[in-house]
Amino acid sequence: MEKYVKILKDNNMKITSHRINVLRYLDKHCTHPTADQIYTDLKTNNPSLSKTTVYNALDALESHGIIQAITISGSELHYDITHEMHHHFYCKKCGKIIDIEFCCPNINKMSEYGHEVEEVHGYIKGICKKCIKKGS
Amino acid sequence: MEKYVKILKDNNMKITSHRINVLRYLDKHCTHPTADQIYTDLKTNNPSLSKTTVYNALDALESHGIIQAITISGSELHYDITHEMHHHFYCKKCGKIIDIEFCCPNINKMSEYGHEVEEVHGYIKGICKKCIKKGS
DNA sequence: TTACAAAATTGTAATCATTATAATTTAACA
DNA sequence: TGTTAAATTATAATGATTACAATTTTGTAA
Repeated sequence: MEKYVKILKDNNMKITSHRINVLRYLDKHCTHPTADQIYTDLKTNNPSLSKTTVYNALDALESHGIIQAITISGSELHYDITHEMHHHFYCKKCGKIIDIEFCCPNINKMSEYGHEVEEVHGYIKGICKKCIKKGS
Repeated sequence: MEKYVKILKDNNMKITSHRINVLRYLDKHCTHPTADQIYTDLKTNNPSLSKTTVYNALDALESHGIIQAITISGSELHYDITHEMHHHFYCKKCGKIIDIEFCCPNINKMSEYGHEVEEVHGYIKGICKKCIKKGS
């Protein structure tokens, strides 16, 4: 059984080709794409695909915790497969989102507050290495 | 000289009553309001206020680093006066944003990556204490 | 298999936050 | 006090996302 079918099955989700394609896309592309980028790319091989379907698939996958929405840009959502905790750097110049592989030890303090934690996002914003070089 | 006038002056910004009002509003309200909430509240004492002016004032204040846009909700921007680093908890049920007073020691590692860091946002999402109580 | 019910997909229209525009007014400074 | 650049205003436009209703498909049980 394909990896993605198993993930959907394990989450009691109906197996549809669109969901598999969206999931595979996010697994293969570590670019943190937007719904529109996913839609545009998948549509080339599947012209009948509707953008609403991409939104629905993303919502379904997100509500099961399989993927996460990244709100770093402030203007549109980017998506990422959920895996070990990591953070994101957002370049204000080129808009690229770069993975940052560390996590905060103080997150454990959250239990003191009494809130139920479901997601932790670390967003760092600035100018990326490449844009610094270009700019100078 | 009023506190807010001084802040604007120190940043070489033109002094306007709208900017002062927006800045005072953010200083007095620790609720992380949206542009619309600020607009609605300020409009009661100043009926000629335009929503575009609120957006402009927020943009100007943000570009000078006086305030920060919080992208935690994913659907609209919330604003906060810039002060010591702290993080934010977002309740998925009631939508409230709560200040979390700790910060991550690993942020210093960012220099290793070669990117220029301008902002650090820690967003924690889940269900807040109050909503947990209500729900049970 | 075949049929059924629930859920997914589709295309279109609507929504809502934000931005663009152009005319008017105001702040800062000579 | 007059001038100039910038801020304000109202309105229109944009763009991401959601709502909706008709159609199709999935999962399951006869």
